[in-house]
Amino acid sequence: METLIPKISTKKTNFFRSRKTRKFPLLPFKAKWQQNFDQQQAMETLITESTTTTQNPNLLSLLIDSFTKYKCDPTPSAYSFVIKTLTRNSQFDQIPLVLNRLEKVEKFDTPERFFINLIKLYGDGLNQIENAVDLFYRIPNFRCVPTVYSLNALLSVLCKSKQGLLMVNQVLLKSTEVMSIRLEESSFFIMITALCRIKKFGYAIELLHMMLAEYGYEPDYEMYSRIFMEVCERGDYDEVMGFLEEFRKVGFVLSGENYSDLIRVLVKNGKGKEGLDMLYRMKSDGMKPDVVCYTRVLEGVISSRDFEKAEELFDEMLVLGVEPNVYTFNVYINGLCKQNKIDEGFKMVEYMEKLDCKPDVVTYNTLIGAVCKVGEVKRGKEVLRMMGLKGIGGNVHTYRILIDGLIGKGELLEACGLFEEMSVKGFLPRSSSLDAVIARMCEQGLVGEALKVLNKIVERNVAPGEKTWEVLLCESKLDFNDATRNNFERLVGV
DNA sequence: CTAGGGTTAG
Repeated sequence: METLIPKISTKKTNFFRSRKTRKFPLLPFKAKWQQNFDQQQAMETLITESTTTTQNPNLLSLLIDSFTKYKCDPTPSAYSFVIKTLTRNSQFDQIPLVLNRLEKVEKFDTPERFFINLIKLYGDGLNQIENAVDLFYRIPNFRCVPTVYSLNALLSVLCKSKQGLLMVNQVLLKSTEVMSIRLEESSFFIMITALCRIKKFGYAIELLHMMLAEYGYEPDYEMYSRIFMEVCERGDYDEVMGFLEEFRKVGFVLSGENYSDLIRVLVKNGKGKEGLDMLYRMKSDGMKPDVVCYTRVLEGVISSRDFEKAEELFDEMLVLGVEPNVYTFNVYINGLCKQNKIDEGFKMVEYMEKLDCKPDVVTYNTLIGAVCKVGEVKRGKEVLRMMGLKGIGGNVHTYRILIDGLIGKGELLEACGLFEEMSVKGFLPRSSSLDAVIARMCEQGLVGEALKVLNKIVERNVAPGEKTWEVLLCESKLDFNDATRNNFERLVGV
């Protein structure tokens, strides 16, 4: 009988012998196969046991028992299964025990994926950042060489909370110096995104520079764009323009979305002309601005009172086939009203209807505001009535615009009527409008009327402003009834 | 390939 240990190195011929003449089976192979088979059996036992036994079984014991029964070693996937099941059963307190055994007893190399999943679980699911960091440091004890993938998983977790961000520095230091993990572009992307989210653009930009200077990584468009979007989101003009310069200096072309964000910032900062320039630039970069871009720029030129440009833009849209929508029309009508071309504004409404672009409450509020401004409050009220017929209700602004118009004309009783109407519809009047009316009414000796209105409004839990109290307290001959007094006192908290 | 975003008034 030949020995069971083949002398592979010296007797190569053993391997090339035909099946029939081979004196012994390829034992190492067979053993491996046998072990796989046993492990598979053990795994199946583990799975069935864990689902059929009582609630919250001791999974670690089950794992050990199953594999002992088949006289084989547990596998990484058995451990993954246990962790997954513990997670599903919320038996988080058992995880450390499982980890301890994996670390101290098992001999196999644990796959990195195992730790990445656990880090995510600790960080995102359990909010146990400390545990995520500890596990990351412990990875080498599990016969696993941590790479940038684990580091990135940890960084993502850390970057999600303030507490975590404070630990980033220490983690970076240790992982590069002690664990010799080299940061990759993806690591920078994670950190830059996180810094943008907490509005630390200065640090984000610093990291961008560091990537290139210290690691030789060229930041890509995505990184610049990300920072740019966030900087635009905050809307600080100087900050945006500063970063825009850098964005362009490295040679990237802005996307349509970048332009749209940029134009928004310019317009919101009163730079209508610059917004218009950006629109030109966008076109010369080969992009077709969409209706939102046009509407933003239109708003910009109108608020800088460049009405000629507004006309041009509007025409250009039509020529280029960019269909104006209700936002565009509202902005445009607002421009007409600013020029006191109120009738043209009303004409636009008809035009909109013809184009099947339904005017909305904003459209009508703009026009009502315009007619009120020139003293035609009656016409404004008529518009409100007409809106109702078209099924468009006024909102709290509609009423405020009309009421302010009426107050301006001294038509106080009528203003009171609108107060009532709006509170019936569930809109709360601003206390300052209310104050103005009450004060003026008292001045004109309409104290009784004022109280009547006030009582109705106060019933709806609207507290009048200071001025009302001032005026009413000055009126010595005031004659509160009990209900009114109670309401007042409740609202003032006397 | 495309959704969303963008409007009045104080």
